Amino acid sequence: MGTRKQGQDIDERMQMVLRGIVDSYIENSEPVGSRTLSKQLEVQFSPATIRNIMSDLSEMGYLMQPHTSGGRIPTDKAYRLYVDSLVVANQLPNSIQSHIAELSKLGTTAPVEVLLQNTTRILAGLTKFVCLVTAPKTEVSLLQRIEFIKVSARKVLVILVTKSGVVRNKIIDTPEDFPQDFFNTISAFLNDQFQNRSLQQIREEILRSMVEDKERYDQLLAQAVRLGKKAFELDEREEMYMEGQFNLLKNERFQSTEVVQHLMDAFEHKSMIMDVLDHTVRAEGVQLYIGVENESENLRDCTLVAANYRNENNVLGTIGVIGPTSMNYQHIIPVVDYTAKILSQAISEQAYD
Amino acid sequence: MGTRKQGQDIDERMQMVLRGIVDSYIENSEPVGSRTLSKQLEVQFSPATIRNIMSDLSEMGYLMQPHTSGGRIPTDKAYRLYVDSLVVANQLPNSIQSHIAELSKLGTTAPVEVLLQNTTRILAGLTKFVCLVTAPKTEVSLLQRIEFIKVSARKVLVILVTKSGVVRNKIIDTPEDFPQDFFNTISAFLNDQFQNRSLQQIREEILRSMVEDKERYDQLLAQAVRLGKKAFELDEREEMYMEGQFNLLKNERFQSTEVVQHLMDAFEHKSMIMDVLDHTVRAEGVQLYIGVENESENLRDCTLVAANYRNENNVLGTIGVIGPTSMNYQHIIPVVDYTAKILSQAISEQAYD
DNA sequence: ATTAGCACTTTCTTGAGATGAGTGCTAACG
DNA sequence: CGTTAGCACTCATCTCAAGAAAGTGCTAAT
Repeated sequence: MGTRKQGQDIDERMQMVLRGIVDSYIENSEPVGSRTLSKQLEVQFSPATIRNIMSDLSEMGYLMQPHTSGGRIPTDKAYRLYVDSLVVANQLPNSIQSHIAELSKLGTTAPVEVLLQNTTRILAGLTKFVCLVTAPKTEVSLLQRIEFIKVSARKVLVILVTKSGVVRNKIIDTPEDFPQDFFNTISAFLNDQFQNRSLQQIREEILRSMVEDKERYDQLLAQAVRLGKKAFELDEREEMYMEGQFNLLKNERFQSTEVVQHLMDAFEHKSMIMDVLDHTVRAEGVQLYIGVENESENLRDCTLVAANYRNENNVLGTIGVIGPTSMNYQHIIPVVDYTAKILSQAISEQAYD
Repeated sequence: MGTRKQGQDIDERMQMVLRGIVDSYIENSEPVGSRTLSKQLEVQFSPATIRNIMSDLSEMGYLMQPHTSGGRIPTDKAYRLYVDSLVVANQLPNSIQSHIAELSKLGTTAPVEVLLQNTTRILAGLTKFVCLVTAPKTEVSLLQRIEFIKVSARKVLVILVTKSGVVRNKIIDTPEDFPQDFFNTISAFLNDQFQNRSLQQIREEILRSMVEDKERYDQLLAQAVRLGKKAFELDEREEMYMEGQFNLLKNERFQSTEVVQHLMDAFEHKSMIMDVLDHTVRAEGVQLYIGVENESENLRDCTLVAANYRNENNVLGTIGVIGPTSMNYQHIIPVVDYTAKILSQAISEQAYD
């Protein structure tokens, strides 16, 4: 035998073997050899036969051998095939479903921040991996309300509340020592003008109106626009919640200090992780980035399982789990999927309208 | 040699040796033996003499031997003596001073949250240990402003701004579907009534007024008080910033999985850590909790270096660093001390008044 | 009082088998 | 012709013994 018919297609037997290897490796995180596998598979092949198949699979890039003897382990390519066509996700046990559903109870009374924080915690607890949740992008959120609170002679605290329930605040300098009443007038004006517009839109409109109405005589309006510009200015500080970094250490698969080191480095730069998560915003449902599929070098040894959460109108943010490529996909995928759904639901229910 | 005069007092020679041992262990984290030490000490003793002294120190509980041979290491008691009377803190290098002083620049424009977050980051970066910062207790903070923003038929978002610059928000249910105007009246009333009172005080006053004025006829006032009660209700979610958990892993001293495990467990329960930090609120200056001096079991192998930060009137919160008992005290202590000072300064400057 | 010397511990390192699991190849089998 | 048994070979890991390093306690000499 030997020469495979061009290495393209994988017949049923190969699939069985590959699936067996992945299953076994996911369970034990130990390289699996022909003899062991021969015993585990339900349909019996002799170790020799399996060796041949394995040899073919290696050639096709689905398996690799850490040492020339000592069994083989799946490559990222194998995991990709595995999740795409070798297995279907498990039914989520009721106990877990109801655990996640706890979120709904919070939904109605807690601010979004708390909701997201709890999501992170629950997900980290269930998966025993690192869990990430990005806060709704303020960029695309609609303005619910803006409020100015004077804090000293020339400083005023701006509070932005978005429709998605996020409260942002920052301090801006004012050109003069305005009284609080003045700010009340301004905020009334801005609220009236811009409610239900997205922050991005608002910024654009403000810029436009500044250009158009350069010669505006209404002092108050001019002042309002100027303050508004500062208030709505992009602030980089997008938020993210992270939990369970330490699960990784407890995880046997991550004892190799090297990989952990990489991840640690990654976690120190939240922004980097945010970028990765943002990439998933495009698609529906659960997304997988297996090993090398990750754009970030530091995640090359991990799989990122991500899904978006949303309200009726928009994608708001992303939830994600980072674990070893040899994670239990059949379990993790439905967990992430369901959590995203519940979170979407909870956040929609409390939507400010 | 041999029988020490009652084991109470430590003569100068013993101090030298003990200091040498602690210094050496801090630097190399390896048990130090008589021969090595004999070479390192500036005043020369023979290894044998040092052995005798060491033997006495062991008997007095300042040293212990991990193995019957292989050198000795300091006990927590030794570190305590060391920091109390064997060394004085280093002068803080200018480069580090100015690094910390970066905080002041932020101080005037950033909200407190950002300020604290940066403090945590800087301190973690400088010490390479875990760094903790508690947010000002809302309990004792004075009210700057309260604001209600209606978010749905029977829900209203409460925003509390304290004098110390912390913005808190939560959602409360309203008994009826009040219009926003109504809330504006209420918040005007509450602001007028309670500005510059501490949240704790306010709570008490509200309770009192509810008891006294049970038969109050003014509907509006009654409503205001009722909403006020909900708005000012204690919410447990005290905040804390933590950074540098991963520094510990990189740290050679913490390779022993056991200790790390303990710490990880500790870090998972932020509330526990908060409690520990709160204990330091009593005292001025830098506080040390060395090994067993820590109340929490999980910190038994670590030292907590903590200091308060404050504005002119009150202690606001605590900053802390957790590292191995064999940390470089001469360096860490002034770093924490200086950081607390700078933070106090920065937070006072931006104080809302 | 201090120090040199010595016998004794204990850890760490090193290298030599032995073991075990796995592989590739060849030849036999149905 | 696909499948399997057999065999020689390869590594990783374990164990064990020997030896080096570093340290200790004790005794005797200075």
